[in-house]
This record gives sequence, structure tokens and C-alpha cells, in this order.
Amino acid sequence: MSGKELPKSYEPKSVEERWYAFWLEKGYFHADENAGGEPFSIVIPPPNVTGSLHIGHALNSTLQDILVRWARMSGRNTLWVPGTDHAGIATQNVVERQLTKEHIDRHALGREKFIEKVWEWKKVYGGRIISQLKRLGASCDWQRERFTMDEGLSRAVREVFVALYEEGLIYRGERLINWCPRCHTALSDIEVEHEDEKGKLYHIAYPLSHDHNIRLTVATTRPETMLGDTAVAVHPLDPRYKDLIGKTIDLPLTARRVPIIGDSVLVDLEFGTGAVKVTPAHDFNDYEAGQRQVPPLPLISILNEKAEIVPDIPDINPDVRKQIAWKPAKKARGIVVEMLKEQGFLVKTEDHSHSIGKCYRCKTIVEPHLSPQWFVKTVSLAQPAIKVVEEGKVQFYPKGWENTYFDWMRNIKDWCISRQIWWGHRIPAWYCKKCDNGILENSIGVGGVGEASAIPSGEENTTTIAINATPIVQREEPRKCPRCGSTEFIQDPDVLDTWFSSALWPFSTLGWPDKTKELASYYPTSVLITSFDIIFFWVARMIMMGLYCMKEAPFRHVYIHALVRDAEGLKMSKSKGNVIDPLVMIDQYGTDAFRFTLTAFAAQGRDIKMSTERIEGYRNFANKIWNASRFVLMNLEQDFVPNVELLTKDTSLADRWILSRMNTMSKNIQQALADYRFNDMASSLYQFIWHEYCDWYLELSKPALNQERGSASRSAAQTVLAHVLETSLRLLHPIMPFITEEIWQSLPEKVRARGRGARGKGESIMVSSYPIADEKVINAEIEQDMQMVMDIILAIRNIRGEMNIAPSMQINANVKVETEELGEHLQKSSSYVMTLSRLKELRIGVEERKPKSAATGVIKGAEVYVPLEGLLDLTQERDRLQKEIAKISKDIDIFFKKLSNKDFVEKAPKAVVEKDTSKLEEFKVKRDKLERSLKMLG
RNA sequence: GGGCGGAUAGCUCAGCUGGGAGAGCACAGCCCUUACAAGGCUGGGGUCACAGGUUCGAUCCCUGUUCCGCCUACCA
Repeated sequence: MSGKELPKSYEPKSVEERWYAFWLEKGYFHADENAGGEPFSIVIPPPNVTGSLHIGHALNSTLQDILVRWARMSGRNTLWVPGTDHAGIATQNVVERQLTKEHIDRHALGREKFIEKVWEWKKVYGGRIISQLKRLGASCDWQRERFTMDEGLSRAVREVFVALYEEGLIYRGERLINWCPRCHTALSDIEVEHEDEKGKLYHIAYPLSHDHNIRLTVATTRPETMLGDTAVAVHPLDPRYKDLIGKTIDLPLTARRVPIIGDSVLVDLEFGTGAVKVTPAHDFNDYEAGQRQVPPLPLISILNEKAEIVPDIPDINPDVRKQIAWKPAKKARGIVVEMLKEQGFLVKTEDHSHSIGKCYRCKTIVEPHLSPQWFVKTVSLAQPAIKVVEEGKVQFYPKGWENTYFDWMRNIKDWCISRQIWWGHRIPAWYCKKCDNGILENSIGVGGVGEASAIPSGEENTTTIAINATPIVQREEPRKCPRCGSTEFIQDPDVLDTWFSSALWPFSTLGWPDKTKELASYYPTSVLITSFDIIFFWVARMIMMGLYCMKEAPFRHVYIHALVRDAEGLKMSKSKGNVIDPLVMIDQYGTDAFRFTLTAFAAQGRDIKMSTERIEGYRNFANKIWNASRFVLMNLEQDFVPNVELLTKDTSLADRWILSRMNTMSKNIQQALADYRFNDMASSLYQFIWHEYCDWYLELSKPALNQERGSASRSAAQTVLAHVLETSLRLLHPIMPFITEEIWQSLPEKVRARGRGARGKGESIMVSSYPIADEKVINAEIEQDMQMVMDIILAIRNIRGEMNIAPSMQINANVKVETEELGEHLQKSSSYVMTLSRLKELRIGVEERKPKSAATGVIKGAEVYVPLEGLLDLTQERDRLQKEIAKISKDIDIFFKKLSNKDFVEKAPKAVVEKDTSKLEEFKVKRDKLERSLKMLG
């Protein structure tokens, strides 16, 4: 009786669901921290709770799953920690938008209620991305799923904050920071995206105070900020202006008189007019230039938190004020320019392109904004983090990213960690209501003149704490003020940058600050798999925090994977409508095909251009495996017992060849995985399974399989066939987990048993052992011998094709070999040649001569002749070919001449020319073919 | 401005330490041969961007040039 029957083509849907449930139920994903053994651990880059699975996650998770499954099958104590990130600003924005739809205002709702809403939202939607990972087949330890705002992780955050504060590595300061006027919060430097935009460069003439007829012209892209100017700067060595330093100008549109200062850093002699307006409250360079002055230049803030002009700019002319107050900065620009023009101060306007900073969450133009914020002092944290990479304790793949890392780390600036939003880890700092009373009451509006009116007053959750208040920083809310003993406190309203908690992820998820068994077993993790765009946001900060808290870097390797783009190479985005949805792909082609596609394209250092055609190609591969397995199963009895001894004995050439090839592949795969060359792994498997196992070995084994049941040759073929399939499935499993499990489970028990892992006892391929190459079986000589057999078969098939000999027609072939030895080798394999090239008779020898009428094929070490007598009349055939060649040559000449004629090409309709061109090509191809056939006839 | 990466068949890309130019898709011809038409067999197609250099030998190493991406920066 033949073996188990499989359906004719692979149907992924039911298979995937069934096996994922099975794996979960068996608990294969769960890691046992007490199990011992060499650990292998990965923490997932936690996706935002707001997210839904996009193709980048799919790639990222597939690669992690490959490593994790590989490690697990290789017997390592394997843990993959999943989880999600609370994504402060992003999530707050999402929920806020949802509330707006319900006509609810966040401020009206109040802080506590709003946070409750966010948690509700998280409960409903926060698990979405996680469940999508399951469809991808991700073998995460779901029992250890974490969220960055879990109690444990929040405790870790407070612990680190307090420790850093106590060491002076966290401080509060009033600085010019990046401010998003839409999100109403500070941003760190890297949260600002720069984009080049076309703008104007305005030249404005400022009249000198002592003689209004003399004017100093400045150039600016932001004329509206002139209302906040507190100086004009020139280069101290500029012969044009250096004598003006120390004098003053009268600022147009205001009653303000500001000094002309010299600053060699701020002013570039070559650029613009050589004179720069200085607005310290609205430009980072100007701010620094202002600080360089003794005494420092005053700061005049002219914008509120929504980037609108404040109504009470000092010294402003009343009529100007009337027109401009409360206008958004961009509108104010037009108004100011118009007024300057009217009053004759605008000299000229030029086109000018420059980069503009935008909020990475909402793309709003970011404004420099003076305000009290919390910062991490990064220099001393960065030093050891640079060192571990320099010393190779942390290695990047591909290595080139280390430069990017060094570049940033060596120029690192202090990290602004406070955010003026509500969703996130509240900063563990409190202020005594009694000691800081006055400061708290009057604190609103600190950071710039005129901001007070922009902030709804009186609510705790929008209070700005003055910079001179004294924070009490500790893990829990203080009971008693250490200074006055008062028991009433106000907590700092700010929350922490989302990336602060992400930075702790590799150890906070394992139970830190407690000394857990998990930390001991799995920290540091083995490898981090992520994308280059968060090297600064996340990778660098994890290394700093890992070293600070754990005294050891959080991972040994960092694999930076490609960015997935669309077929045209454009970034996928919803607005472009070019997004490929992983879930749709999975529905359409199956998870395995999708995963294989991602893997096959995951070459290091290059972006992936994704298209459905490619996935389709690998869907076909899945189907190929399926059908090959069907064939094998048809030829195996369900109670089949492999004759294992045969595998090490002298078996047929084909058997030894496929075993040698398989072990070669297996060796390549081990190396590829160790080097994170995922694409090499995929192509090795593809090439071997399809083009060696299916195309050749399956065909070669057919004669043996047709032998009597129980015969030695049949048994050997069955054994090798099953063994190679079973091993290939295990090799493939990390990439294609579902189909491999489905087929593997259908194999006869004794075949499966060969791959049995210690843990699984043969009940799942997931816990079987990962194949290790047996180098003894790799045999170059065998591979060479087989290559010759294949070459001869190919040569004969080639002749058949060129001569148009029907596949069903049996023919003869003679092979003239160069040496007797080769002849003997070939003789042994003659049945392969007979079968695969459908021969009636095959003669092999050194003495063979070319028959009178025969086609010839030349290969390494031999010549192949196919006598054509009786098949076709040679002289007649030759005549026919020659005639056809002559005829087609004439046509070619005609077309060639026609197309060489300039007049024709230029004047004839395009379509006609194109048609003729392609015809010419077609003729040429035909002639080539005829010539080849003629040549073959000799 | 600085840095990184890319340029190989019509398209998308492999090609790891210098010696064979490759794969998939597309294309052409022949085949429904009982694993698979989502398939089989066969075939056409490339000045490895350009110019120099090193070498017995260069797609690969070095120098320069051009074009295309990306990252980064305080170019008012």
C-alpha cells in the first residue's frame, strides 16, 4: 500500500492555523530560565501599540524567528521576548484624534480621565499588532509579553531616573529646545526630521541709530522673527562692517534699539550680506551667539506654544501689534514683509532653499522654544558605549553601520527627555507646595514673555514648573518635605520621552531591577535585529543604559536589516497608496511564501524592493516542495523503515551525489546563518531543493523506485529520497515553518525519527534537531562524475530541441570519451543517461566516431553524437536550413537598410519604426537558431 | 558641507578571501511525460557605469569621473 495522500496543491490557510495552535498548546515557544544549556535570547524591537503590522515588522520578525527557530532546533536555551511600546506622542495623538471625532477636547476631559481613555484604547487596539505577529508564525514566548508601561517596567524607569539624577547625570535646565507647536511638547534633536524646502531669502535694511540714512542690510529666511531681534551680528574681521561693532541700530516696526555685535562663529563672510539679525529666542545659533556675549543678549520670545505671535512683544509699534497679534508664524511672515516693504526697509527678495525641521510624529514645522526641561547628560554615558563597539564586544552587521554609530556618539548632545504630554512615564520629581509656593503659583508663562495667555491657568496638568523650583527626585512620592516638613506636593507634570523606557527594554523585560533568574540566564541577549533608522533613537541608548545599569552591553551583535520599499524603490506610505499589507500577502500566498520572499531579498546593505510577483514566485516554490513530497510519499509505505546503513555504504552514483550535495548545502547554511546572510541561506535551499533534488534526483530515482518492492535498489532509493527530504525540511523550517511541519508530520514515523530532537520526541519538526553537515559525505569526485552524466544528458536534450525531435521519439546516441577511465565511469551510469534523455541505445567509448549523419554536442571530456539517419534526411535538412537562412538573410538586409535610412526613421510614424525594429530583431534570432542547427549537423 | 551605499541580462538582484559571469521574472520554441501547467525540457540575451593603475590575470583591489539613493550638519 502506498503512503499518505496529500492534496494536489498546497493550501496554506488551514495548515497555518492548525500548526500554530498546536505549537502554542505544546508550549514550544516558552523558554525555561532554569533549564540551563547555552542560552540564545532576543528581545523584539517593541512595535508601537498604535501600529498595525507593516512590511518592515514582517521582515524584522521573520529574521528574528529564523534565528530563534534555528537556535531552538540547535538545542540552545532559546528565548524571544515580545512586547509593545507605549509610544507616547504617537499614541496620545491617535487617542486625541479619536476623541475629537466624538467632540471631546483633551483639556476639557482633564489629565486623569484622558489617560484612562488611553488605557481603554490600549486594551482594545494595543494587542492588534501582536496578534498579527502570530499569523506570521513568530515563535515568541507569549507568556513573557511586556508593555513599556507595565508596572515592572515603570519601576525600572523610576529606578534609572533616580540613579542618574543622584549621580548628576540627569538635570533640569532652561534651554532652547525643539518644540512641536501641534503636539505641544519638546522634542529631542533626533525627533526632528530635516527636509529641504524652497523658500525666500529676504534682505532687510536696518537703519543705524546715529544716522538713519546709513543702513545695515541683513539677510534672513524668517523675517517675522525680527520682532524678537536683540542684536545684529557682523564678522569682527569684516572690513565693511567691523567699525560698526558697538554701535546700535533702530529695529524697524518697533521702538527697540539693538547693538551691533561681532561674532566670528555666527557670521559667514561669504554668505548673504555679511550681516545677520540675531534672535536668540528663536534660533539655536543665535541663542548660542547671545550666550557668548557679556552680558548675554536678552531673549525676546515672540511666539507662543502654538507658534502664534504673542500680543505683548515689548517695544512693538501698536499698529504692527494690532495687525499681527495671534497670527500663526507663517501668516505673520507675509504681514511683516508687507509692512517692511511699505516702509522701505525691504531691499530685495531672493529664492533660497534650506532645510526645515519637522516633527517626526506629525510633520509640523518645529520651532526653537525656550523652556525648562529635563536632560540626560550623555557624554559620560557615551564613552563606554563607544568603547564596547570599538573593542568588538558589540558588533554591527553590516559593519559599515558602526561608522554611523560612532559619528553620532562622538558628537552626542544632551538628551532632552521631558515631554509636555500626558501619556507616558511621569517624571518622578515633586515640588513642595509650601517651599516652592510662589514659584508654582507664578510659574505659568515662564520661558518667554507673553506666553501666559496661551496656557489655560489653574489646572495642575498644564502647570509649568519654574526653573528655580527645587525638585525632590525619588522613586515614590515623598511623604514629607525634607526642608520644611510639609506634606503637600505637586508632581512634575512632564512625562518621559518614550525612548527612555525603550532604552531599558533588554533588561527591564527580564525583571530588572530585581536580580532575576531570567536576567542571569538571558542577559546580555545574543543579537538585536532592527532597522537603521532607530540606531540613534534606540540602539545607541540601549547600549548606554545597558552598560550603566547592567555593566554589560545588552547584546553582542546588532543586525541592521534593509528597508522594504515598493517595486519602484519608493518608501511605502499610506498617502502614496503603495503599501503592501503583509496580512493581505499572507492571505493570498501563504505565510511561508511571504517569509521566504523577505528572506531571499534580505541581502545586507541593500534595500528591498518588494512586489507581489516575487512573492508569487516563492509561492510556486512552496508548491514545488509540496508536490515533490507528494511524490516521495506515494513511493513510501506508511510503515517504511529507512535502511540507514545504506546511507554510509557504497550506493549508486545518484544517491551519493545527492547526499554529497545536500551536505554541502547544509554546511553553507550553517555558515550563512552564523554570518546573518539570510539571503544566501534562502537561495541555497531554493537551488538545492528545486534544481538538484527535484529536477535531477527525483527523476534519477524513478527507475529504482519502479523496481520490485523490497529490492535493494528500490529500498536504497526510498531511503535516500526520504532522508534528503526530511533533512531538507528541517533545514528549511526556520524560514518556512508551516509547510515544513505539515509535510514532516505526514512522513512515516521511522523517517521522522531520524531528525528527532531530545525535547520533542518526534512530535514536531519545531523541536527536532537542526541538521549539521556530515563532511565525510561531501565528495568532490562524485559530484564531478555526476556532473559529466548530467552534461551528456543536457547535450542530448539540446540536440533534441534544436533538431525538433519529438520528446516521445526514442533515439540513439554515441559518446566519444577522452579516456578509458571516463568511459568506465560513464558506462556505470548509462542507465541514467538512457532514461533522462530517452534513448533506445547508448554507445560509449574512446573509439567512437561521428556517424555520417549526426548532430554533435561537445562537453568537457567527451563528444556526443546523435545519429539522425532515419529521423531526418541530412542532406535535405541541410539544404532546407541553408535555403531558409538565405531567405531570412534577405529579409534582414531589407529591414536593415530601411532602418539605416535616416529619413525613414525620422519621418515615418513611430509605431511603424518600432514594429520594423522588433521584426528585425525577430529575424535575427531566427537566423541564429537556424545557423546553430546547421552547425550541429556538421 | 561631511559621510555612506549603489551602478552586473529587458526588469529585480546574487556574486563571501582576485581565475567559471550567474539566479528569478520576462521573452522564444517544444511538451498536459501518472509529483507538480503555480509545471517540464530547450534556447536567446551582458564592453560587469566610465577612465586610468596594481597584477600572470580585475565585476572584485587602488585612484579619479559621471549618474542615482540615503544619512548627517548651527548654509542666516
